[in-house]
Amino acid sequence: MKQLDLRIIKTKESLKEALMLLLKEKALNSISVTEICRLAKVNRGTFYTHYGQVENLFEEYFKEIMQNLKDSYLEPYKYAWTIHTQELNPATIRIFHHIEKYEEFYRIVFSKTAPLNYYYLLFDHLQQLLDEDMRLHGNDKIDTGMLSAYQANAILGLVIEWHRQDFKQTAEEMNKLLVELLKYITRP
Amino acid sequence: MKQLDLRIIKTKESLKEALMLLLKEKALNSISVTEICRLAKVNRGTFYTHYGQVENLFEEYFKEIMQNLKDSYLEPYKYAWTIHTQELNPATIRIFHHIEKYEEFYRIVFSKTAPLNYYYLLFDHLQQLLDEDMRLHGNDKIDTGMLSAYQANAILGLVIEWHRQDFKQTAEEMNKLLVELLKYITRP
DNA sequence: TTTTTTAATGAACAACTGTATGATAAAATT
DNA sequence: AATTTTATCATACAGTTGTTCATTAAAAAA
Repeated sequence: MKQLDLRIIKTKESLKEALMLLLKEKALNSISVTEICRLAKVNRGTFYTHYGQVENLFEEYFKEIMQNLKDSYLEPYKYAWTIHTQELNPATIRIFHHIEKYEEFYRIVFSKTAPLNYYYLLFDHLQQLLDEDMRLHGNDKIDTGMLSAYQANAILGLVIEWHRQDFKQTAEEMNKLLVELLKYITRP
Repeated sequence: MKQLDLRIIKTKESLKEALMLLLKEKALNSISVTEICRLAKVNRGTFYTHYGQVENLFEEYFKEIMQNLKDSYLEPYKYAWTIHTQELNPATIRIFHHIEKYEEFYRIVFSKTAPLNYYYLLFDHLQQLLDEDMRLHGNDKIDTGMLSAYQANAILGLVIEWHRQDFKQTAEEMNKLLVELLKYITRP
Protein backbone atom coordinates (compact mmCIF):
# COMPACT_ATOMS: atom_id res chain seq x y z
CA MET A 1 0.00 0.00 0.00
CA LYS A 2 2.28 2.77 -1.16
CA GLN A 3 0.94 6.02 0.28
CA LEU A 4 2.43 9.36 -0.75
CA ASP A 5 4.34 10.71 2.23
CA LEU A 6 2.83 14.02 3.34
CA ARG A 7 6.28 15.45 3.96
CA ILE A 8 7.17 15.01 0.30
CA ILE A 9 4.02 16.80 -0.80
CA LYS A 10 4.67 19.71 1.56
CA THR A 11 8.30 20.04 0.49
CA LYS A 12 7.44 20.00 -3.20
CA GLU A 13 4.70 22.57 -2.71
CA SER A 14 7.05 24.90 -0.85
CA LEU A 15 9.70 24.59 -3.53
CA LYS A 16 7.24 25.21 -6.31
CA GLU A 17 5.77 28.21 -4.56
CA ALA A 18 9.24 29.66 -4.06
CA LEU A 19 10.09 29.15 -7.73
CA MET A 20 6.87 30.85 -8.80
CA LEU A 21 7.68 33.86 -6.65
CA LEU A 22 11.20 34.11 -8.02
CA LEU A 23 10.01 33.76 -11.62
CA LYS A 24 8.08 37.00 -11.24
CA GLU A 25 11.32 38.80 -10.50
CA LYS A 26 14.03 37.16 -12.61
CA ALA A 27 14.74 34.78 -15.47
CA LEU A 28 14.61 31.03 -14.93
CA ASN A 29 18.26 30.50 -15.85
CA SER A 30 19.40 33.00 -13.23
CA ILE A 31 17.57 31.35 -10.34
CA SER A 32 19.80 29.21 -8.13
CA VAL A 33 18.97 26.14 -6.09
CA THR A 34 20.21 27.89 -2.97
CA GLU A 35 17.91 30.83 -3.60
CA ILE A 36 14.84 28.62 -3.99
CA CYS A 37 15.64 26.67 -0.83
CA ARG A 38 16.22 29.82 1.21
CA LEU A 39 12.82 31.16 0.19
CA ALA A 40 11.05 27.81 0.59
CA LYS A 41 12.73 27.13 3.92
CA VAL A 42 13.78 23.72 2.68
CA ASN A 43 17.18 22.16 3.14
CA ARG A 44 19.28 22.27 0.01
CA GLY A 45 20.02 18.58 0.28
CA THR A 46 16.29 17.89 0.24
CA PHE A 47 15.98 19.75 -3.05
CA TYR A 48 18.52 17.40 -4.59
CA THR A 49 16.69 14.30 -3.40
CA HIS A 50 13.68 15.38 -5.49
CA TYR A 51 15.13 17.41 -8.34
CA GLY A 52 18.60 17.41 -9.82
CA GLN A 53 18.38 20.98 -11.06
CA VAL A 54 16.07 23.99 -11.18
CA GLU A 55 14.80 22.95 -14.62
CA ASN A 56 13.42 19.70 -13.25
CA LEU A 57 11.34 21.64 -10.75
CA PHE A 58 10.11 23.90 -13.53
CA GLU A 59 9.04 20.85 -15.51
CA GLU A 60 6.41 20.05 -12.90
CA TYR A 61 4.88 23.43 -13.65
CA PHE A 62 5.26 22.60 -17.33
CA LYS A 63 3.26 19.40 -16.95
CA GLU A 64 0.42 21.30 -15.31
CA ILE A 65 0.17 23.69 -18.23
CA MET A 66 0.23 20.79 -20.68
CA GLN A 67 -2.60 19.17 -18.79
CA ASN A 68 -4.53 22.40 -19.07
CA LEU A 69 -3.88 22.51 -22.81
CA LYS A 70 -5.46 19.10 -23.09
CA ASP A 71 -8.35 19.96 -20.78
CA SER A 72 -9.22 23.16 -22.63
CA TYR A 73 -9.34 21.11 -25.80
CA LEU A 74 -11.92 18.78 -24.29
CA GLU A 75 -14.04 21.62 -22.91
CA PRO A 76 -16.99 22.96 -24.92
CA TYR A 77 -16.08 25.91 -27.13
CA LYS A 78 -16.17 29.26 -25.44
CA TYR A 79 -14.05 31.55 -27.53
CA ALA A 80 -15.06 34.26 -29.94
CA TRP A 81 -14.25 32.54 -33.19
CA THR A 82 -16.84 32.25 -35.88
CA ILE A 83 -15.59 31.82 -39.42
CA HIS A 84 -12.79 29.36 -38.87
CA THR A 85 -14.77 26.35 -37.81
CA GLN A 86 -14.57 24.78 -41.24
CA GLU A 87 -11.05 25.96 -41.95
CA LEU A 88 -9.24 25.01 -38.75
CA ASN A 89 -9.77 22.06 -36.48
CA PRO A 90 -10.60 22.62 -32.80
CA ALA A 91 -7.11 21.84 -31.53
CA THR A 92 -5.63 24.45 -33.82
CA ILE A 93 -8.23 27.04 -32.98
CA ARG A 94 -7.60 26.69 -29.28
CA ILE A 95 -3.84 26.65 -29.10
CA PHE A 96 -3.51 30.42 -29.54
CA HIS A 97 -6.06 31.16 -26.85
CA HIS A 98 -4.38 28.74 -24.51
CA ILE A 99 -1.03 30.44 -25.04
CA GLU A 100 -2.59 33.85 -24.58
CA LYS A 101 -3.99 32.70 -21.26
CA TYR A 102 -0.61 31.44 -20.02
CA GLU A 103 1.47 34.13 -21.66
CA GLU A 104 3.77 34.49 -18.67
CA PHE A 105 4.61 30.81 -18.81
CA TYR A 106 5.24 30.80 -22.55
CA ARG A 107 7.50 33.82 -22.29
CA ILE A 108 9.78 31.61 -20.22
CA VAL A 109 9.44 28.57 -22.46
CA PHE A 110 10.32 30.54 -25.61
CA SER A 111 13.02 32.73 -24.09
CA LYS A 112 16.47 32.58 -25.67
CA THR A 113 18.02 30.79 -22.73
CA ALA A 114 15.31 28.15 -22.33
CA PRO A 115 16.46 24.64 -23.25
CA LEU A 116 15.10 23.25 -26.51
CA ASN A 117 13.57 20.42 -24.51
CA TYR A 118 10.51 22.50 -23.66
CA TYR A 119 9.92 23.06 -27.35
CA TYR A 120 10.10 19.32 -27.93
CA LEU A 121 7.71 18.55 -25.10
CA LEU A 122 5.24 21.17 -26.30
CA PHE A 123 5.53 19.83 -29.83
CA ASP A 124 4.71 16.31 -28.67
CA HIS A 125 1.61 17.41 -26.80
CA LEU A 126 0.37 19.54 -29.68
CA GLN A 127 1.00 16.83 -32.25
CA GLN A 128 -0.89 14.33 -30.15
CA LEU A 129 -3.89 16.65 -29.89
CA LEU A 130 -3.89 17.28 -33.63
CA ASP A 131 -3.51 13.61 -34.37
CA GLU A 132 -6.39 12.61 -32.09
CA ASP A 133 -8.58 15.23 -33.67
CA MET A 134 -7.72 14.09 -37.19
CA ARG A 135 -8.52 10.49 -36.44
CA LEU A 136 -11.86 11.51 -34.94
CA HIS A 137 -13.04 13.99 -37.55
CA GLY A 138 -10.65 13.82 -40.46
CA ASN A 139 -9.88 11.88 -43.57
CA ASP A 140 -8.59 8.47 -42.55
CA LYS A 141 -6.88 7.69 -45.85
CA ILE A 142 -3.83 9.79 -45.06
CA ASP A 143 -0.84 9.29 -42.76
CA THR A 144 -2.12 11.30 -39.82
CA GLY A 145 1.20 10.98 -38.00
CA MET A 146 3.23 12.73 -40.66
CA LEU A 147 0.56 15.30 -41.32
CA SER A 148 0.09 16.14 -37.66
CA ALA A 149 3.84 16.56 -37.32
CA TYR A 150 3.88 18.97 -40.22
CA GLN A 151 0.92 20.93 -38.89
CA ALA A 152 2.31 21.07 -35.37
CA ASN A 153 5.48 22.54 -36.85
CA ALA A 154 3.58 25.13 -38.82
CA ILE A 155 1.60 26.20 -35.78
CA LEU A 156 4.59 26.25 -33.45
CA GLY A 157 6.51 28.26 -36.02
CA LEU A 158 3.74 30.80 -35.98
CA VAL A 159 3.71 30.79 -32.18
CA ILE A 160 7.43 31.44 -32.06
CA GLU A 161 6.99 34.37 -34.42
CA TRP A 162 4.18 35.55 -32.17
CA HIS A 163 6.48 35.41 -29.15
CA ARG A 164 9.25 37.23 -31.01
CA GLN A 165 6.80 40.01 -31.75
CA ASP A 166 6.09 40.18 -28.03
CA PHE A 167 2.59 38.66 -28.35
CA LYS A 168 1.31 41.93 -29.73
CA GLN A 169 -1.46 40.23 -31.74
CA THR A 170 -4.53 38.73 -30.09
CA ALA A 171 -5.20 35.01 -30.22
CA GLU A 172 -8.10 35.67 -32.56
CA GLU A 173 -5.82 37.59 -34.92
CA MET A 174 -3.38 34.69 -34.89
CA ASN A 175 -6.16 32.33 -35.93
CA LYS A 176 -7.05 34.63 -38.81
CA LEU A 177 -3.42 34.94 -39.80
CA LEU A 178 -3.06 31.16 -39.92
CA VAL A 179 -6.14 30.87 -42.12
CA GLU A 180 -4.74 33.52 -44.46
CA LEU A 181 -1.39 31.78 -44.66
CA LEU A 182 -2.98 28.43 -45.37
CA LYS A 183 -5.11 30.03 -48.09
CA TYR A 184 -2.03 31.56 -49.65
CA ILE A 185 -0.05 28.33 -49.51
CA THR A 186 -2.79 26.07 -50.83
CA ARG A 187 -3.83 28.38 -53.68
CA PRO A 188 -0.67 29.51 -55.44
CA MET B 1 44.60 52.60 -35.93
CA LYS B 2 43.07 49.73 -34.04
CA GLN B 3 45.09 46.62 -34.74
CA LEU B 4 44.00 43.21 -33.48
CA ASP B 5 46.36 42.21 -30.70
CA LEU B 6 48.09 38.93 -31.49
CA ARG B 7 47.71 37.78 -27.91
CA ILE B 8 43.94 37.95 -28.20
CA ILE B 9 43.98 35.89 -31.36
CA LYS B 10 46.19 33.24 -29.79
CA THR B 11 44.08 33.05 -26.64
CA LYS B 12 40.83 32.73 -28.56
CA GLU B 13 42.30 30.06 -30.79
CA SER B 14 43.49 28.04 -27.81
CA LEU B 15 40.12 28.28 -26.12
CA LYS B 16 38.25 27.29 -29.24
CA GLU B 17 40.57 24.36 -29.85
CA ALA B 18 40.05 23.16 -26.30
CA LEU B 19 36.27 23.42 -26.63
CA MET B 20 36.35 21.45 -29.87
CA LEU B 21 38.33 18.70 -28.19
CA LEU B 22 35.97 18.55 -25.24
CA LEU B 23 32.89 18.51 -27.48
CA LYS B 24 34.05 15.21 -28.94
CA GLU B 25 33.88 13.67 -25.48
CA LYS B 26 30.96 15.29 -23.68
CA ALA B 27 27.86 17.45 -24.06
CA LEU B 28 28.17 21.23 -24.32
CA ASN B 29 26.17 21.89 -21.17
CA SER B 30 28.46 19.68 -19.09
CA ILE B 31 31.67 21.47 -20.12
CA SER B 32 32.94 23.92 -17.51
CA VAL B 33 34.96 27.10 -17.95
CA THR B 34 37.66 25.68 -15.69
CA GLU B 35 37.94 22.58 -17.81
CA ILE B 36 38.36 24.54 -21.02
CA CYS B 37 41.00 26.80 -19.47
CA ARG B 38 42.94 23.87 -18.04
CA LEU B 39 43.11 22.26 -21.46
CA ALA B 40 43.81 25.51 -23.31
CA LYS B 41 46.45 26.56 -20.77
CA VAL B 42 44.74 29.93 -20.46
CA ASN B 43 44.06 31.74 -17.23
CA ARG B 44 40.46 31.50 -16.16
CA GLY B 45 40.23 35.26 -15.71
CA THR B 46 41.28 35.66 -19.33
CA PHE B 47 38.36 33.53 -20.44
CA TYR B 48 35.99 35.89 -18.68
CA THR B 49 37.45 38.98 -20.34
CA HIS B 50 36.49 37.53 -23.73
CA TYR B 51 33.46 35.38 -23.01
CA GLY B 52 31.00 35.45 -20.17
CA GLN B 53 30.13 31.78 -20.43
CA VAL B 54 30.87 28.64 -22.40
CA GLU B 55 27.93 29.31 -24.71
CA ASN B 56 29.45 32.57 -25.89
CA LEU B 57 32.57 30.72 -26.96
CA PHE B 58 30.44 28.17 -28.77
CA GLU B 59 28.70 30.99 -30.63
CA GLU B 60 31.93 31.82 -32.41
CA TYR B 61 31.87 28.32 -33.83
CA PHE B 62 28.22 28.87 -34.61
CA LYS B 63 29.00 31.98 -36.66
CA GLU B 64 31.52 30.04 -38.72
CA ILE B 65 28.93 27.43 -39.64
CA MET B 66 26.42 30.12 -40.52
CA GLN B 67 28.99 31.74 -42.79
CA ASN B 68 29.48 28.38 -44.45
CA LEU B 69 25.72 28.04 -44.92
CA LYS B 70 25.74 31.32 -46.78
CA ASP B 71 28.84 30.47 -48.78
CA SER B 72 27.53 27.11 -49.91
CA TYR B 73 24.43 28.90 -51.11
CA LEU B 74 26.50 31.21 -53.29
CA GLU B 75 28.60 28.37 -54.69
CA PRO B 76 27.63 26.75 -58.00
CA TYR B 77 25.47 23.67 -57.57
CA LYS B 78 27.29 20.45 -56.94
CA TYR B 79 24.78 18.12 -55.36
CA ALA B 80 22.98 15.19 -56.89
CA TRP B 81 19.53 16.69 -57.16
CA THR B 82 17.70 16.70 -60.43
CA ILE B 83 13.93 16.92 -60.29
CA HIS B 84 13.46 19.53 -57.62
CA THR B 85 14.85 22.54 -59.42
CA GLN B 86 11.44 23.83 -60.34
CA GLU B 87 9.80 22.79 -57.09
CA LEU B 88 12.27 24.08 -54.49
CA ASN B 89 14.40 27.17 -54.55
CA PRO B 90 18.20 26.86 -54.22
CA ALA B 91 18.32 27.89 -50.58
CA THR B 92 15.86 25.18 -49.65
CA ILE B 93 17.59 22.56 -51.72
CA ARG B 94 20.92 23.20 -50.05
CA ILE B 95 19.94 23.43 -46.41
CA PHE B 96 19.63 19.68 -45.94
CA HIS B 97 23.00 19.00 -47.54
CA HIS B 98 24.59 21.67 -45.42
CA ILE B 99 23.20 20.14 -42.26
CA GLU B 100 24.28 16.68 -43.35
CA LYS B 101 27.80 18.00 -43.78
CA TYR B 102 27.91 19.54 -40.31
CA GLU B 103 25.87 16.85 -38.60
CA GLU B 104 28.05 16.86 -35.48
CA PHE B 105 27.46 20.55 -35.01
CA TYR B 106 23.72 20.30 -35.51
CA ARG B 107 23.45 17.44 -33.06
CA ILE B 108 24.60 19.93 -30.44
CA VAL B 109 22.41 22.77 -31.66
CA PHE B 110 19.27 20.61 -31.61
CA SER B 111 20.02 18.71 -28.41
CA LYS B 112 17.48 18.92 -25.61
CA THR B 113 19.71 21.01 -23.39
CA ALA B 114 20.74 23.52 -26.06
CA PRO B 115 19.33 27.01 -25.50
CA LEU B 116 16.56 28.07 -27.86
CA ASN B 117 18.76 30.96 -28.94
CA TYR B 118 20.60 28.78 -31.45
CA TYR B 119 17.29 27.92 -33.05
CA TYR B 120 16.48 31.60 -33.35
CA LEU B 121 19.87 32.44 -34.83
CA LEU B 122 19.59 29.61 -37.34
CA PHE B 123 16.08 30.70 -38.21
CA ASP B 124 17.24 34.25 -38.91
CA HIS B 125 19.99 33.11 -41.24
CA LEU B 126 17.73 30.71 -43.09
CA GLN B 127 14.97 33.26 -43.45
CA GLN B 128 17.40 35.80 -44.83
CA LEU B 129 18.63 33.34 -47.45
CA LEU B 130 15.10 32.45 -48.48
CA ASP B 131 14.08 36.08 -48.59
CA GLU B 132 17.06 37.08 -50.76
CA ASP B 133 16.33 34.24 -53.13
CA MET B 134 12.66 35.18 -53.39
CA ARG B 135 13.41 38.77 -54.20
CA LEU B 136 15.87 37.68 -56.87
CA HIS B 137 13.86 34.97 -58.59
CA GLY B 138 10.38 35.06 -57.15
CA ASN B 139 7.09 36.80 -57.44
CA ASP B 140 7.49 40.35 -56.15
CA LYS B 141 3.83 41.01 -55.54
CA ILE B 142 3.76 39.12 -52.26
CA ASP B 143 5.05 39.93 -48.78
CA THR B 144 8.34 38.05 -48.99
CA GLY B 145 9.06 38.68 -45.29
CA MET B 146 6.03 36.85 -44.02
CA LEU B 147 6.33 34.10 -46.58
CA SER B 148 10.03 33.51 -45.93
CA ALA B 149 9.25 33.30 -42.21
CA TYR B 150 6.61 30.69 -42.85
CA GLN B 151 8.86 28.69 -45.16
CA ALA B 152 11.83 28.88 -42.80
CA ASN B 153 9.57 27.48 -40.07
CA ALA B 154 8.38 24.66 -42.28
CA ILE B 155 11.92 23.69 -43.22
CA LEU B 156 13.26 23.97 -39.67
CA GLY B 157 10.35 21.88 -38.44
CA LEU B 158 11.36 19.21 -40.88
CA VAL B 159 14.99 19.50 -39.81
CA ILE B 160 14.03 19.07 -36.17
CA GLU B 161 12.08 15.95 -37.07
CA TRP B 162 15.12 14.78 -39.00
CA HIS B 163 17.30 15.29 -35.93
CA ARG B 164 14.80 13.49 -33.70
CA GLN B 165 14.99 10.53 -36.05
CA ASP B 166 18.76 10.61 -35.61
CA PHE B 167 19.42 11.89 -39.15
CA LYS B 168 18.66 8.47 -40.53
CA GLN B 169 17.50 9.85 -43.89
CA THR B 170 19.90 11.29 -46.43
CA ALA B 171 19.77 14.97 -47.39
CA GLU B 172 18.44 13.97 -50.78
CA GLU B 173 15.62 12.00 -49.17
CA MET B 174 14.75 15.02 -47.06
CA ASN B 175 14.45 17.15 -50.19
CA LYS B 176 12.12 14.59 -51.73
CA LEU B 177 10.09 14.41 -48.54
CA LEU B 178 9.66 18.18 -48.52
CA VAL B 179 8.49 18.13 -52.13
CA GLU B 180 5.98 15.40 -51.28
CA LEU B 181 4.69 17.30 -48.27
CA LEU B 182 4.28 20.50 -50.26
CA LYS B 183 2.45 18.58 -52.97
CA TYR B 184 0.11 17.10 -50.40
CA ILE B 185 -0.53 20.43 -48.70
CA THR B 186 -1.09 22.45 -51.85
CA ARG B 187 -3.37 19.85 -53.52
CA PRO B 188 -5.91 18.82 -50.89
C1' DT C 1 65.30 50.62 -29.99
C1' DT C 2 62.92 52.55 -26.48
C1' DT C 3 58.63 53.72 -24.65
C1' DT C 4 53.89 53.08 -24.05
C1' DT C 5 49.95 50.41 -24.01
C1' DT C 6 47.41 46.55 -22.71
C1' DA C 7 46.56 41.48 -22.55
C1' DA C 8 47.55 37.61 -19.70
C1' DT C 9 48.70 35.94 -15.25
C1' DG C 10 48.41 34.27 -10.34
C1' DA C 11 46.23 34.84 -6.24
C1' DA C 12 42.49 35.56 -3.43
C1' DC C 13 37.46 36.23 -2.52
C1' DA C 14 32.59 35.02 -1.36
C1' DA C 15 29.00 32.44 -3.20
C1' DC C 16 27.00 28.35 -5.37
C1' DT C 17 27.17 23.36 -6.68
C1' DG C 18 26.66 18.60 -5.98
C1' DT C 19 27.36 15.01 -2.81
C1' DA C 20 27.66 12.50 1.59
C1' DT C 21 27.12 11.97 6.58
C1' DG C 22 24.74 10.80 10.92
C1' DA C 23 21.11 12.89 13.81
C1' DT C 24 16.29 14.24 14.21
C1' DA C 25 11.51 14.12 13.69
C1' DA C 26 7.51 13.32 11.15
C1' DA C 27 4.77 10.06 8.94
C1' DA C 28 3.19 5.31 8.06
C1' DT C 29 2.56 0.72 9.87
C1' DT C 30 1.65 -2.58 13.37
C1' DA D 1 0.00 3.63 21.52
C1' DA D 2 4.22 1.71 20.37
C1' DT D 3 7.22 0.65 16.69
C1' DT D 4 9.23 0.99 12.28
C1' DT D 5 10.23 3.49 8.30
C1' DT D 6 11.97 7.31 5.96
C1' DA D 7 12.01 12.33 4.67
C1' DT D 8 14.22 16.23 6.32
C1' DC D 9 17.80 18.38 8.66
C1' DA D 10 22.49 20.48 9.92
C1' DT D 11 26.94 20.10 8.71
C1' DA D 12 30.85 19.38 6.05
C1' DC D 13 33.51 18.69 1.80
C1' DA D 14 35.98 19.51 -2.62
C1' DG D 15 35.15 21.73 -6.84
C1' DT D 16 33.25 25.54 -9.81
C1' DT D 17 31.80 30.26 -10.57
C1' DG D 18 32.34 35.05 -11.36
C1' DT D 19 34.96 38.94 -9.94
C1' DT D 20 38.85 41.90 -8.47
C1' DC D 21 43.66 43.49 -8.29
C1' DA D 22 48.44 44.05 -8.47
C1' DT D 23 52.20 42.01 -11.26
C1' DT D 24 54.29 40.38 -15.43
C1' DA D 25 55.24 40.28 -20.17
C1' DA D 26 54.01 40.63 -24.84
C1' DA D 27 52.64 43.52 -28.51
C1' DA D 28 52.04 48.12 -30.68
C1' DA D 29 53.52 52.81 -31.20
C1' DA D 30 56.99 56.25 -30.91
